[in-house]
Amino acid sequence: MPRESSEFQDLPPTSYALLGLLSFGPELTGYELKQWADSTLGFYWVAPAMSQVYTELTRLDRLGLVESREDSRAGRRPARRYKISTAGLTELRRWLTETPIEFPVLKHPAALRLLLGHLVDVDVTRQMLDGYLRQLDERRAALQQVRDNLGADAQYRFPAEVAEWGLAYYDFEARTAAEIASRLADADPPTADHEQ
Amino acid sequence: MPRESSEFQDLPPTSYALLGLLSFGPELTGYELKQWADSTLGFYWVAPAMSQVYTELTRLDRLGLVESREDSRAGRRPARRYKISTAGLTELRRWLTETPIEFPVLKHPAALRLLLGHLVDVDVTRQMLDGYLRQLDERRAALQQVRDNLGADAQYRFPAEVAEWGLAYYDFEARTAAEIASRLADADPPTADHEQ
DNA sequence: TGTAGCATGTAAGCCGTTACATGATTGA
DNA sequence: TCAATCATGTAACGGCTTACATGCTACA
Repeated sequence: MPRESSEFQDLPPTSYALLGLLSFGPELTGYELKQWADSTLGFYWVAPAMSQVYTELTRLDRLGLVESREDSRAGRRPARRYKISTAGLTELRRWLTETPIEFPVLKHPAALRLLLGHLVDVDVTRQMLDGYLRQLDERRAALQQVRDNLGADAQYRFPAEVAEWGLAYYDFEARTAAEIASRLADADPPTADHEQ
Repeated sequence: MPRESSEFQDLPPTSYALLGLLSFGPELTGYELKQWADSTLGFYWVAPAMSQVYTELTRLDRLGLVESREDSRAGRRPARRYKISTAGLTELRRWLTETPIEFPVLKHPAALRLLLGHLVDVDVTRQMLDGYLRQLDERRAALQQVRDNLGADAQYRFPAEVAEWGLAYYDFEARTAAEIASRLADADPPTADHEQ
């Protein structure tokens, strides 16, 4: 069992994701980190449950990748604040430079349901796509908000880059889903059973 | 605890995905189902582990959503073959028509790593994107293969539709990642530390 | 005064993976 | 004959979720 150049080697990607958010600077509480994660990570990674954020922070703390302190300044309610440590930064950089990149994993319910279109009336599939389009709209608006907040500040250049990638992706999805929906309308098959 | 119009209500989506594959007709062994899942589902859902395929099949069988029989015809090695049952078809249709569609979940390592570009030399990020582009190429070729095999047969209209959606998506990703990579080259920041 | 939001956790449990184990058949 | 592939599982475990539990603070 060979050890390679780090003792952390195999934290789950979500740990690196959260650690990565902390690398942007400010000390955060678990609660704040969760907000951040929802509005950023959530779009192209995963929005971890509140409880998991705390679990991760505890682990990162135990490993020395973050530092924490009790923040009980007057006029603020007491909370534990976490900050990335030097070891944490080093480990993040190691991860970024040394570990091979994985291919994205997509769980796409709309695609799965479209695949099974032969089982239901074409209207069911069309409505499903319409529902997806509405959700895309909402998400796009939320992401646009995020992107706007990032502004043109060089500090947030990369997050902005990612946000725009996401916006373009949502646009692509909307275009494609709409096209498919209209193709469904065209080639409406005969009314009889058409399963199997 | 109100029961709604089915006793199956909440199977995990992966169960429906596998059940859905079985809805295309032929009796399959667990092994064959896994092949199918890898080459189809894998692109926009998830490629379940072999062991999970068997676990799912056992569960679906217990619930009566599939039927199985020992296939020991001469000249073939013995295997258990699974076939969707009437109850299974009904439940699939119920799921498709009644349950609300979820928004896709994306785990996109390339986006996550791009987000953290401030931590490493720009070349690390550029190489990461190049690696992603190469993987996209491979995947695209494999998916193209799948799509070609589906042909123009009306029976596989929906799978073909999904496959083309996937191809278009890969093209979009390749275009976008390449653009970002070239933008990175342009705005190469000064050589000094630029973290935090 | 009460509710919404801030803040932090624990417990149980499911989903899904990796590792392990086994054996038959095909074809080079 | 030997390796690859077909074929089927079990065991252990990690990741992550939901449900549960608790309490403080701002503000309407």
